[in-house]
Amino acid sequence: MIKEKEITLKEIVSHSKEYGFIFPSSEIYDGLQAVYDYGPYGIALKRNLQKLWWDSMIKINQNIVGLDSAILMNPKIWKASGHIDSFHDFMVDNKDSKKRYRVDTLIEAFAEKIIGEGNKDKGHKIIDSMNKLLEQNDLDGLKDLLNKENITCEISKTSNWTNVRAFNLMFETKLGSTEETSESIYLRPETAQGIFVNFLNVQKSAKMQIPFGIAQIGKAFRNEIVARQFIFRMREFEQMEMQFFITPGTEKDWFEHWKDTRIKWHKAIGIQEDRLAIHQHEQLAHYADNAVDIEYKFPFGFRELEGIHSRTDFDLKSHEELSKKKQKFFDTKLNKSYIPYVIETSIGCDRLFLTILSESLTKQNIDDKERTLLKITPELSPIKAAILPLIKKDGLPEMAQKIYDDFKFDFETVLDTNQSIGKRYTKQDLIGTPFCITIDHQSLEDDTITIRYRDSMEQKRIKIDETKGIINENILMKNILMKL
RNA sequence: GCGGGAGUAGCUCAAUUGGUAGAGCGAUAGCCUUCCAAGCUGUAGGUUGCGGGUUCGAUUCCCGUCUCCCGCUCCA
Repeated sequence: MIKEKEITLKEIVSHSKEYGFIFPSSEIYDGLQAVYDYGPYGIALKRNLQKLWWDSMIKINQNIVGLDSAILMNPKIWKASGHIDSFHDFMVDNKDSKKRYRVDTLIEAFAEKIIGEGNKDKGHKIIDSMNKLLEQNDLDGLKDLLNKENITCEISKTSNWTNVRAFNLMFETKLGSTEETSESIYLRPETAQGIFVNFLNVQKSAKMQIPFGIAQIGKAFRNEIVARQFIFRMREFEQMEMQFFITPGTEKDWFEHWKDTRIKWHKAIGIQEDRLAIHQHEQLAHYADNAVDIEYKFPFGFRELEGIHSRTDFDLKSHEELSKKKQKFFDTKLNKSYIPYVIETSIGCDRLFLTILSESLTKQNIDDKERTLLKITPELSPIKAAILPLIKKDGLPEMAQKIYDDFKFDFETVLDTNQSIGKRYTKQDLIGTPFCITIDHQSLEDDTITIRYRDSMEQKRIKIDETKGIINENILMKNILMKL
C-alpha cells in the first residue's frame, strides 16, 4: 500500500540544500536576502529546463530565432519602456493600522471620492498637485499633501503616516571607472527590452518575415520590496522570454495561440493539470491590452509561473519615438509598412525549477516504510543513469567502470561503488535519477544487467548491449517536443 | 517595512529552575555483504547565526543585528 504525503515548502528548501540543488547565496556570511545559488544537480536540472524551452521555441519553430542581448543597456531604453517612471513607487505606511499604501493610489482614491461627492474642482486640483509632486520626486511634499487633505487610512481611520519613501525597483550601477566620469545605468529588470531594441537587427540579418518571434534566456534583476518564498521571488533571476511580432489586428488570434501552446507545454513536461490555473488580468500593465498568467499550485498556493501578454506596439513605438529610429516593418503581402504588435510569453526559469521540484518531490509510505524520491521526467533529470556494482569485489567494479566509460558519452552517468545497494538506490531516488544499472555476478557470465526503474522500483534483466538504447529512448527531449 | 515564529554538527532534533554541548541519520576509512537507506570497528565534523551586556559561569536571561518561515503590504 503506497501513501503519498503533501510536500511543504520547508521540505523542498531542505531537500534542495541537502542534495545539492539550491544553496542560499553567501551562506557562510549569513546569506544575502532573496539570492540563491544552484548546486551540481540544480544547475543540471536548470540547464535541461533551459534547453527544453529553447528547443521548444527556436528548434521546432521555423519562424522563431534566438538572441542573447547584454544585461547592461543604454539607460534611455528604460525611459522608453516606462520602467524609470513606473518602477519607481512612492510608499507610505499608516502607523496605526500598519498598512502600507502606494501614495499615488491613496491620493487618487481620495480625489475620486471627492469628485464622486460633487466637488470636481477640488478633486482635480488634488490630482494635479500630486502629479507635480511625483514628477519632482518631492517626498515631503507628498506627505504634506496627505496631511493637508487629511487623507486617512481606511482601516484605522487615522492620518498618522510615516514619511513617504521611494522604492526604486531597478538596480542601479555605474558605467565608467572613475567617480566623476561615471554614468548611472541599470541592471535590466526584464530581458524583453533587449529583444525590442534588436528587432530590426534580427529581422534584417536573419531575413525574418512577420509573423516571427525572438527568444532569449537571461538574467534580470529587481529590487523587490519583499522577496520571499525561496526561489519564487528572487532579486537576481533568470527569464525565458519570447516576443512574437505580428501584424496589427491579428493580436487576438495570436494571443490565444500562444496561450494554448504554452499550456500544452506545461502539461507535456508532466505537470498535473489540476495544479495549473489560468488567471486573467483585470488590471493591465501600462503596455498591455490583454494578459493572462499561467499559475502553478506551489506549496504556498497558486502563483504566477508564466505570463502571456499582448503588448500591442507600445514598446517599439516608444523606442521609435525616443531613439528617432524607425521601427517599422515593410509587409510585402499587405504592401505597407507598420510597427508590429507583440505577443510576449515570459516564464521565470527559477519558478519553473521550483515548479518541477514541487511537482516531483514525493514522500511515500510503503507498508510503513518511508520513501522519498524526485519523480522528474527522465528528459529533465540531472543524472540519467547510475551504474552500481552489487558488491565491491569479484571484478564487478571493473565491469561497472567499463559500462560507465561507454555510457558517459551519451548521457549524464554516475558510478557509485560505496555501501550497500539499497543505500545507493535511495541516493539516486533522492536526486531523481530515472535508471539504475546494477551489475552482479551473472553479468560477468552472460553480459546482462538489471535495470531498475525509479518510480516503480521494478527491475528487469536485460542485455548490456540493449541498455544504452533503452535509456536513450527515454531521455530524449524529442519525446516532449513531439507532444507540442 | 510592520506583526508573529524560528536559528544548536551536512540533515532532523535533544540539553532539568543558568553549571563542561549530545543523539539518530548522513559523511569518511577498513572489514563484511548476491538487490532496496543491513552489520561491526575507527575517524572527522560546533566560538550554540553574529556582536554586546548581566553573571563566578549563558545554548538558556537582556539589548542590538543578520538570515529564514507565516501573515499583511507590493508585484511588469
